[in-house]
Amino acid sequence: MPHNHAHDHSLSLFPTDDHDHSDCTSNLMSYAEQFCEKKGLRLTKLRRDILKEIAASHKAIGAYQLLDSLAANGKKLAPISVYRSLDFLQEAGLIHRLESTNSYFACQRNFEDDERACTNEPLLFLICDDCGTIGEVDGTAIESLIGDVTSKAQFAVERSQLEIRGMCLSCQQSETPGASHE
Amino acid sequence: MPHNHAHDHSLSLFPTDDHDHSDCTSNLMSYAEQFCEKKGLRLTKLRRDILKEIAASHKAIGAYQLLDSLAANGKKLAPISVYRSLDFLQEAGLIHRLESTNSYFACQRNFEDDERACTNEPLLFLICDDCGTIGEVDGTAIESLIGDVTSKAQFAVERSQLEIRGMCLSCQQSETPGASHE
DNA sequence: CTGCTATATGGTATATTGTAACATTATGAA
DNA sequence: TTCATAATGTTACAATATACCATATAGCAG
Repeated sequence: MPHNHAHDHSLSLFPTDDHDHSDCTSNLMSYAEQFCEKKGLRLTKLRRDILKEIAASHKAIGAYQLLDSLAANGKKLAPISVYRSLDFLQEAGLIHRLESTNSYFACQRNFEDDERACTNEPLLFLICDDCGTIGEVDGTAIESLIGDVTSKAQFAVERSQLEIRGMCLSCQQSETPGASHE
Repeated sequence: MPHNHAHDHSLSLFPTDDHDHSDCTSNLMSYAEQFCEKKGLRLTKLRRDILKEIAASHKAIGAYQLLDSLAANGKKLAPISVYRSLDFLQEAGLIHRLESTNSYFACQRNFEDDERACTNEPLLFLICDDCGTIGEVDGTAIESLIGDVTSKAQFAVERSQLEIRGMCLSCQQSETPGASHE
């Protein structure tokens, strides 16, 4: 097997600097095609273009940044068009919205098993304040704890999203050592 | 002891419809005075007025709503003045900002023990989509689980806020019964 | 294919949320 | 008092998001 295993499951915790991102993009795009086909949703050219733009990194991008990127590619759009596609993609579970920064990023769940995507499990994001990279983590462990709390309060949960801000490993390593005790 | 115990700790899970809210307001206001005094922070008239307005309920209020309320009370302000006070109050831990709705509400921690307030524990909010009431819950149980996840990812947490949306007990009860199987 | 209907997109204007930059006023310490 | 710092005022504007109505496109019934 000449194929390099080093990157397998590299996204299960946090996207590493050296992962093969073209895999992420193509996985998501092909999953999006299948998923929309299966669900009778229309992955139109506009929606596909916007999804591809978002999937180009593991950072979150704002709606107006997207507008600019697409304009650079020759697509002159009104904000509302972008927002409508963002709504569609978000409802399909293909992207997420970071509420702390009003920006959008590609879903990172493992799409090899179709059924694992787009469920209502609680969302759990690790957001690096330094480089902007986002890691999407399995939230099922948190789910039961949330259930404890909410059932005591007799609160009927609809949706939960946990945005954890901090610094990723690679940004921690590139901080000037010794700067801490200046 | 002629005092009515029924409301004691009534906010430990979720604010009930019948709790004595004047207690909440006065507790928070007097705590704010003490806390700012102790920390050398200036709880100015503007900041106090804004805090009181926010503390008037357990719902979140937007910055421009606040502007209107204060204008109705004769205070004509620029948005920036409100935002500056909101920043101050938030840094002091006296209010929180709901990131999912860009709005602000009063901190509900138990202020009888000064030291418990304004720590860096993870924030955990239950937000009723129906009536807008918010419950602030102890997040320390979640904290350790978050620690498990983030340490595996070698991610250095700075801040986390969990916004759980759904329906509170009292709104569940006032839903039309039988509507579920229509 | 034609025409119908529902969905998607375009175009224009505007609402909502939040900040920049600089002037003025209030507070607290020397 | 005088100075330095913090707080607020004033004006303008940036960034994010939606309302509203017109047009275009896809899928379907006939």
